[in-house]
Amino acid sequence: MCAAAVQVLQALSASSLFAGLDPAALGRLAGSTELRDFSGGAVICREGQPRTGLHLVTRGQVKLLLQAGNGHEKVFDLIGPGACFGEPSLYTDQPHQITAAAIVDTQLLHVPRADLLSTLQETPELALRVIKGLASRIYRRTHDLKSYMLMSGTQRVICYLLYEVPLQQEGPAEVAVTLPVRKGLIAPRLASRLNLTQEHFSRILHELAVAALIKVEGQRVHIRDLSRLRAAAMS
Amino acid sequence: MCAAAVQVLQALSASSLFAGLDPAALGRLAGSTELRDFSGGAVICREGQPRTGLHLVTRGQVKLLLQAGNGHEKVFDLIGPGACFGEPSLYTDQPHQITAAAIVDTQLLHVPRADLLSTLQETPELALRVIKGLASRIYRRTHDLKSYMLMSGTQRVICYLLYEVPLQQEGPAEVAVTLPVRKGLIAPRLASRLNLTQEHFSRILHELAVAALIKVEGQRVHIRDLSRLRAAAMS
DNA sequence: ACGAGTGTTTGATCTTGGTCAAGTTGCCGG
DNA sequence: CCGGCAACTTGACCAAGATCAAACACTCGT
Repeated sequence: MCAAAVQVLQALSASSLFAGLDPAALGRLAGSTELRDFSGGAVICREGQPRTGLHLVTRGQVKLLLQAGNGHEKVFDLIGPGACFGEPSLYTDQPHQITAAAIVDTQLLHVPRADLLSTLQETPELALRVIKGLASRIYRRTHDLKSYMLMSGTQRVICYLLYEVPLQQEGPAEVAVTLPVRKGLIAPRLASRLNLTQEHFSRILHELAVAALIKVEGQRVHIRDLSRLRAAAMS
Repeated sequence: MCAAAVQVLQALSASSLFAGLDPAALGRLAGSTELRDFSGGAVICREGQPRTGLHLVTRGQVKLLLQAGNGHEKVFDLIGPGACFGEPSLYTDQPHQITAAAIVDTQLLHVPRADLLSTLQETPELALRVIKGLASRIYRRTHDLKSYMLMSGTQRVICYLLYEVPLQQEGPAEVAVTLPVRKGLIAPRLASRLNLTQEHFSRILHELAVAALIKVEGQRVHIRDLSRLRAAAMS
């Protein structure tokens, strides 16, 4: 077995979708799976193109984006190592619904559709995992839908900050939250994920700081009053 | 076999999810499935409640809604006969994410979760259908996400109307579209589904009528210029 | 036919958030 | 130390859509 095949098999076994699956089935899949590399910024697949197979990220980060007729586009999800994307179009007869692009240098596994579907029929365990994966994807989408349909920008930012805080924390205690990007890169990524412009995002942080709910300090955000912040998330 | 059991079996066979399935499996499912009736306005399940099983609409119409902390709520899907809802929470370990309410007098089938899951493992054909169902659900949600994130209200209304038109229709031919709700109930439901207020929805229809793209006539909407309407959907 | 009640339209006004443009800060290489 | 670039902030303005309120239209029961 050549080095690439070993690498593919290892990568498949490391993913939550395929880990621990029947070795025979896994071996068959690995045979037709190929590794693909994309440099930062490269487009992996585009809306409307026919689907060819499953994409699984092994290294790097991928952004999923939706495009409007007038050229506008929005990032609506970020995919990291171990996760896959674009599966829905594998199981329906429709073409890709989304455009995917590598943010940084990225390595993917590509499992051809036909092989995946046949393995699916022979391996009930895999079918169950696919079902779970799709179901939790729907959870995510529905949650996003909720935040866009009935939360204000300020509420989305607060929810994002609260998401970083241990749930059992209580009272007006101070908590420090470190944003997952360097200060110099916060706005573009985060704002887009929260469906806000950088300017609006900046204003929201300022408002919250003025209301003494948080304090911004470089790439750290200190939550100054957890309970009041929680209260502000509703309203 | 009593009348109710026959009715259940017929209803299961009439749904796209279970139609034509192995009769033995279907019979077993039918044994634990029960019919449930809800009068118009009744709440069927509520966000946060534990999930008990699959709901399949046999008669009537159900709205799915998301609720905010402040009491605001939005309809984000309408479910008619033959379709089911709330499955995602069956396959993950999370409670219901959504609230469902009957719009009119409605009859549902309720298939207990445990029976469904065991049938799923024994019946690969059913697993495949579930996968397809979930995948097309993700398509829907992603499409909704897209329309809220980067389309204007007018564009959403146009897309909705176009969705009702056979795809192969071409040119500036006139087409009549019947809105899918009983007379006198159009605005509240549809507007909410499109994330618009009734007032705004009404204004948009008026605008489109003034532009001679459509003509409104009671619960019917006549599309007067299909190609120009398609063009207006982008911009 | 009449009136009550609900659904729909219209108008005036307000809030949210986007856009554009002009600063400011901070970081880095010479 | 200093210029320059990129990220960030701030302000003025604008557009989309929400809200409130009032007028209008359609059913339906009696």
